[in-house]
Amino acid sequence: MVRAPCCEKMGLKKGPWTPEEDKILISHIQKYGHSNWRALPKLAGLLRCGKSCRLRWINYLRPDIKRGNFTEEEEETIIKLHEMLGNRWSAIAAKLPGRTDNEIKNVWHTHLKKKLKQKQDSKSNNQELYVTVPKCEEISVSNLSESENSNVPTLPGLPESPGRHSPMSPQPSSSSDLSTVTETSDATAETDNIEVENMDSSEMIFPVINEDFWSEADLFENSSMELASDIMVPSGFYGNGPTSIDDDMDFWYNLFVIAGGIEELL
DNA sequence: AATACAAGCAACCGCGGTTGT
DNA sequence: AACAACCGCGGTTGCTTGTAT
Repeated sequence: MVRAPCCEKMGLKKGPWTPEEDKILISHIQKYGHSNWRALPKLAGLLRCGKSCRLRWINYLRPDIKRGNFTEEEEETIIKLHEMLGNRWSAIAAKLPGRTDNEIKNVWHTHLKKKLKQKQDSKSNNQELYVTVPKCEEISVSNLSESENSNVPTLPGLPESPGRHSPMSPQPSSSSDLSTVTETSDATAETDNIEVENMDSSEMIFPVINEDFWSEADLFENSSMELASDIMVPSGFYGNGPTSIDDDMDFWYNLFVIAGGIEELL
């Protein structure tokens, strides 16, 4: 893999952005969009590398960015999602409209980690610490964010999973792309958010997640389910997944009906 | 008031994945 | 199939601001 180092060319500016640079970047993106980050700074007349422009836009200049302190609900959501997803900040950000992965990462490292530790410490002082392994169940592919989707096996009769968002063929629900956030992610993220928020926190006891969690096909290889049997989440997390064989059949049937409809539309 | 330290945050860096040729 | 170009992600750095001494 050949890698073009960022800002390899001499003369490209680094460090904090000035208000003037921000203005230029905003007006250029408003006029022409950001289909090609690499070419954007040249076209806009900025002495920055494309990567720097992209970061600035995504983390700071995007109009849908929600500034200010995180609410209790948001913090709780982050903690819960982090238990589930680990350091997959973009996946977590996808569930929090208006928040960026960078912001969430910073909040996590600065105070949520401490907050969680304090909680755990006070818990372990009161009672013996143990982890309840929940009943796992299959999850709706449609309930997964795009980044989660990248791990989802292709279903028979359905279009292949797009994997990461490709610039050449934009896909919805990217955590940090304005063009998709404004069109689709708000609605879906909000829905997902509600699901998380509405959960009874007393039920949110998750297994300890380690590196193997994301490649644990063998862990569940005895599962009787054939579809998506390697995608497992703790019971109740996404809310909509099938909970029995019958539910499962109905669920997948409905999914295929929906998928068929979409295919027809296309 | 001056200094040291800690916390918060924006930005950078390097890697892996995807797409196009 | 191999390579090049590009994007997005997560880890890390370093500057700024706030607080304690």
